[in-house]
Amino acid sequence: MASVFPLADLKASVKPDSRPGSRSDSSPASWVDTIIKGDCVSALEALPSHSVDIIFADPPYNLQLGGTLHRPDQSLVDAVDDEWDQFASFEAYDAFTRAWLLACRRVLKPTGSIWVIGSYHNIFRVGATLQDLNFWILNDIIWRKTNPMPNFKGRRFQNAHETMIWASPSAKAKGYTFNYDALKAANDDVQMRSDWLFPICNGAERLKGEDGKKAHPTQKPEALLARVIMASTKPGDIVLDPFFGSGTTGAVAKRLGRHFVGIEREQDYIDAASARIAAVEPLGKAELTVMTGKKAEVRVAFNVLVESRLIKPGQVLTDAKRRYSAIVRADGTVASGGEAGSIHRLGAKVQGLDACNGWTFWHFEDGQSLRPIDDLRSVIRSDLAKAE
Amino acid sequence: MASVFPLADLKASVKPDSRPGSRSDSSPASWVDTIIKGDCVSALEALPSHSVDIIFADPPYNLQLGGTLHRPDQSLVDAVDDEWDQFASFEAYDAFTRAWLLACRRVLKPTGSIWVIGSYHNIFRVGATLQDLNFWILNDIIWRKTNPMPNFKGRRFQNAHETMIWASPSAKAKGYTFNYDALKAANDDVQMRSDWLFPICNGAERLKGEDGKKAHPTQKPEALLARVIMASTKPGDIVLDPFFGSGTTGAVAKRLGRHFVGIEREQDYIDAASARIAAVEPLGKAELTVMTGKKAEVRVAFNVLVESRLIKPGQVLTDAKRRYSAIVRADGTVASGGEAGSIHRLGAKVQGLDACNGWTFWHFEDGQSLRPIDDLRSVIRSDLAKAE
DNA sequence: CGTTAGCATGAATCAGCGC
DNA sequence: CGCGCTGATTCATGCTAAC
Repeated sequence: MASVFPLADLKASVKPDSRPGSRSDSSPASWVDTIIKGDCVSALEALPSHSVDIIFADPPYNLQLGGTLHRPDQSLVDAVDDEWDQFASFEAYDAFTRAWLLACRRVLKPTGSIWVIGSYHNIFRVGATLQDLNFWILNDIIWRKTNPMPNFKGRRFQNAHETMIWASPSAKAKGYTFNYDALKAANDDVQMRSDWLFPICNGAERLKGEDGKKAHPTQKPEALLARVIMASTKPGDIVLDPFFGSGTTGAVAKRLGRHFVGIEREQDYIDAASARIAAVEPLGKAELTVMTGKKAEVRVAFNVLVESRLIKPGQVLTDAKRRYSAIVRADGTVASGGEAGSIHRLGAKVQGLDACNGWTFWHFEDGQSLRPIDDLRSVIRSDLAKAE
Repeated sequence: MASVFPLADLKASVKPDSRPGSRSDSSPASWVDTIIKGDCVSALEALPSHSVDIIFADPPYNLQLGGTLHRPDQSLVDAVDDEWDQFASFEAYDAFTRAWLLACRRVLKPTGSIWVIGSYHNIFRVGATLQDLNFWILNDIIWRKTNPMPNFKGRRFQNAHETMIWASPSAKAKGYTFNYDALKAANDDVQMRSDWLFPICNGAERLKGEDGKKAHPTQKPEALLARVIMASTKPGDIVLDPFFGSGTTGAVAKRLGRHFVGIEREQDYIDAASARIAAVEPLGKAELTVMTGKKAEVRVAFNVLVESRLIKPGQVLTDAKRRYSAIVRADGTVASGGEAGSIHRLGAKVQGLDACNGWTFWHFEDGQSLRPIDDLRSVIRSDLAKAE
């Protein structure tokens, strides 16, 4: 795990027609669970198309900080106070952003999604570029820091958050993973909001060099990555991080039973990340089972209830308040007045609505009480479960 | 107060060499404390250069809404489908943004600053354009909504915030007002953070038409404007709002002893704003010193414990008498037998009850003893206390 | 008059599949 | 790609009507 994969070897090893490791693939490609050493864009271009499930990117923010300014290639911009050069530097940053995002798009599956984190120095340029490239923004997520650095000069508000953008590769790409039900259940049964509260990475979690100094300047907290990965991937998915740094993405992905691919230029970071990831113990299957809702359940159609005699032809169904009633027919349709149709269509029609979920609208008599016909599907489902 | 100032009159009345009403000017110019009817850019161009102290702008968000959206109860969501929010493309939106920002820059004093509010639909384009025009971003501020609209389809995170950008006219313009000490004193003696918590505008504060419908689709809460104005202006300053709408900026500015200038195209909005502002009673000098901020309620969900590794996936929870047990999963749900769900749902299910407080029901091993998982929230809350 | 149940609503880029 | 069908999906708050 976490072996280092030199870019040259990768180029030699990847077969153009090879399908990469996916959810159902038991033998993942050789570049999976490795750190690729090299430039972000070149490394991305060496990976197969549509091969990763999500991308988490923490690109450089180094924009107009202090008196010096670095270009994406790390060369120094000398005259920051020159108006033209400032404009040029934004252009350079935009070109860099465009290049790596384009390379990411090719590597990302159509059913995938991308996360990018940044601060006000760069996130507006990243967001605009994402839109220009026809990525489709799903949410912007605010990481609220419990313990941000104070503003020392007292000339601004304390900069207490960072922004993440979550996007799918296009407006029409709706196949992205979002574990809504698990997130809601984990959040005390209310849906997860777009503002998240986490401490910054400090203490034992923070990687230190031999000199005791922090190994990486912007190491992200594992809790943040854990929520990102739990929200938008399934176990076995491949998570790509094109700015791998200290390897938080890889460490959390491994712990959570996902595959990772990291891209990183600097050998020191690669060494630190490799050792870190090697020490991670993955969780077992039981712990990684993701809670799903009704959408993921086996489909049981209404006629199955009729055929199995849980509902009998001629039986009367009503709504919860007994304002409307309908008669069940042997073919699995229901009729009321002169109208007939599916439980959904008829439910909509009697209420004068465009749509209706017949499963929760229609009820049947059960002794003294009324129960939704949806309750009967669980009977069928438990029989199906025993049959397996 | 709040008289309507037709654009034609304004053009005639403004003397090019006149110095506008400023902090020390006892006879403000005629366009101060008026609503100018007309197009945003044209009206701005008719105002004198360097004449206003701050600008608060709530431009169209360029929402790109597809069809209709229904709530789970089949009622229709009243979306923002107004003509003024429609743009043909990102390019068109960018050109519009550039035009009004350039016009704003000329009108803004070198010692002034500008606020722009938006959502992920437009804020990245606004931020990038601000930077392109050499505005200097001071902070991005997150308005966290206490009561945002839910996500009805369960396909994204609940969109629970909007973003404001606060910028000075150039990197060298350091003369902007920032009432650091007042903000800190109002915030229990810790510096004001970049994430603010406020309810959306509803109830009595929300302007209604004669038909009882909302007068403006996107009226902002006065509390939000109050913090903006208290943070970045002095009494007597002139606050310009180029997208005046229902006039929240003017109402709050008047109440807080500041002057306002509004620009608005639609007569209905001008009428509503004029009446609103006329009814505002300005505060006395004594009240204009300290404002208190609303604090966040401390809610800690179960997944926060899992993400922060206080509770680990795979760990066994039991009730106080060890009659029931459950296993923690990485997604923040718990499982027991074939059942799984939130700590509350599963607690109820194993006991055969309708409801259960999972926080006090489930316990974890702590050395020799069992402790309720609720105890672990205090660890998180001590971090939280620092954050708010 | 007080309490409660029910309903309305807010800047929303909000479904998935089979034919 | 479009159409049609199945059937899944909401949090906080304030106002009104009912009790």
